[in-house]
Amino acid sequence: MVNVETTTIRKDNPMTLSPNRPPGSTVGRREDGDISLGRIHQRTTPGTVAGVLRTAILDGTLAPGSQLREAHIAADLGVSRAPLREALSILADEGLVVKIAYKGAFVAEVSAKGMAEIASLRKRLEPYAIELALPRLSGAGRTKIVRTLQDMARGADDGDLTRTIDAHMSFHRVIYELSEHGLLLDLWRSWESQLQLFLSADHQSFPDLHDVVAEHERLLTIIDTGDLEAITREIDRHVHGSTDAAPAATTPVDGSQPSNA
Amino acid sequence: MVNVETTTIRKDNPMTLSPNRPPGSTVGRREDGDISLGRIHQRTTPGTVAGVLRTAILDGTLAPGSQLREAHIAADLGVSRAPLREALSILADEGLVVKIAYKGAFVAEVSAKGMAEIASLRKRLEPYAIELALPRLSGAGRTKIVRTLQDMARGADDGDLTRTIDAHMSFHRVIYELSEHGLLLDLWRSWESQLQLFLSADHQSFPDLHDVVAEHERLLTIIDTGDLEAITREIDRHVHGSTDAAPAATTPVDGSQPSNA
DNA sequence: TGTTGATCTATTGTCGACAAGAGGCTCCCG
DNA sequence: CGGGAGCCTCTTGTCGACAATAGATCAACA
Repeated sequence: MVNVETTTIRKDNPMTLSPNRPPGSTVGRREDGDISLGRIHQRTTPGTVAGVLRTAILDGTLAPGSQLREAHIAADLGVSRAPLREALSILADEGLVVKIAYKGAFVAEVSAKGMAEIASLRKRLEPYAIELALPRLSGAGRTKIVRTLQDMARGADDGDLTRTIDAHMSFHRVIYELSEHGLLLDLWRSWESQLQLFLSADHQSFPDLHDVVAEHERLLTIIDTGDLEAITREIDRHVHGSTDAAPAATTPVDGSQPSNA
Repeated sequence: MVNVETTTIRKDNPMTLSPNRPPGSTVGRREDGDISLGRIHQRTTPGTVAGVLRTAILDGTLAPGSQLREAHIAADLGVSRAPLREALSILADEGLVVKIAYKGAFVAEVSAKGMAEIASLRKRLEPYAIELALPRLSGAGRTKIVRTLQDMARGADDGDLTRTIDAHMSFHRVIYELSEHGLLLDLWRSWESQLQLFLSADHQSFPDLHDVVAEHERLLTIIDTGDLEAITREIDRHVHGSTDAAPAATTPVDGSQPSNA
């Protein structure tokens, strides 16, 4: 069985969880004179732990299906099981981890069925997100999107799969953000990690990363027309291609094809 | 004293709650009358606790906006804070509770905006759910739906608001279940508690509970035609009426889980 | 008198230890 | 040689205690 023992998560992990400082310590309350206008995001231990584990899962350090043993991981990270458990719950919400009562937490295995389900909902919701975002697709909003395209292109140039995928995710995320629809954005967030995991595992289906860039430039062009029907058609095509193109993923179970219209 | 209910939860002590659905795992399924050897429901303490709190929130015992103090509630229920915290997380997932780091957990306050967001997504997804469910709307599936209508009618006859709302929720849930689309059903579940809370608080907008019954009978009739366009139109009307009819309910509690990226 | 600063308390976050469930293994028995 | 009961161990679930934080209270001071 896959053992987490072999993971690279340890206390010597650079910028995470410095053991020198008591966990849960606040960011800056005392001599934090430079109160910038930016939102201060409170650093919680479970959040940090979840971040470390998320990275480990997405980069393949923690293989799909492997059990995440609380005591072991907690010891590795230098925290107790309480915050670790909460971190696992966070990841479970994101679909990266599956918790089974009295059995444990396991790294999720992306299934073709699961991806198809996500795709089927995206086909119906992403056009709506775009529609809501349309009024904000100029100015600052556009800058954000274009930047993700640039990132994507640079990643493709370097043959950097991770960067390309990150930018890919950012492209879509920005659209959901610009929709200013809280629930929609939440939904995207709940899918993003799984999509990322899936795409990473499925990289061979992208012989040329530049195709990804071209695909999204095309999508943006169509979005710019504001033609909702065309947008819906394109999203349909886009989403279909980016997920259904998948060969057998990881999970063997479930051969039933998701009913797609 | 928040005194949820001075019931004690213990394993050696069969708890006195049942009116609510079995909480907890993502595979919640409760059959009635089904003889098939359904999966055994592992009763977890957090799930049980969540059930008690859910009931208390939905029936108004715990007022929106009130803080849920862990020590007090844990003592009241006879459990320690660990399982209680997990229960709060469950409820947070359902949108009934809002957790703020270092501040605590608060009963969610349903906002008109939040309801409108749910409605906007339902308008786009529920027709899809119905479409997927269509092939299963005869036989056992139909029986289930009709049963919820009967329940609704009985509740209306008795002027029993709670029962009517429960049946109302069941009507829609059955449709999502029959769609056999896991993600869709999960989405409905994540909305159901909030909708229920909203409807309960907004009961005055239902001068005659029989209207609710009539509304759903009409919806079922249109579903039976299988005319997707008509169904979409009807859902649009139905959802719109059942949520937007709301006056400004309460103020929203702005809060999102601080999560590390 | 308004403001700043320290103190104090209620509440959440974290910890280490213990209890209980689950699964594997051995050893007995047919 | 096969089957099953009972241990044995690993892992998760739960607990009570302690640490740290946020917010309120109140005093000192310009």
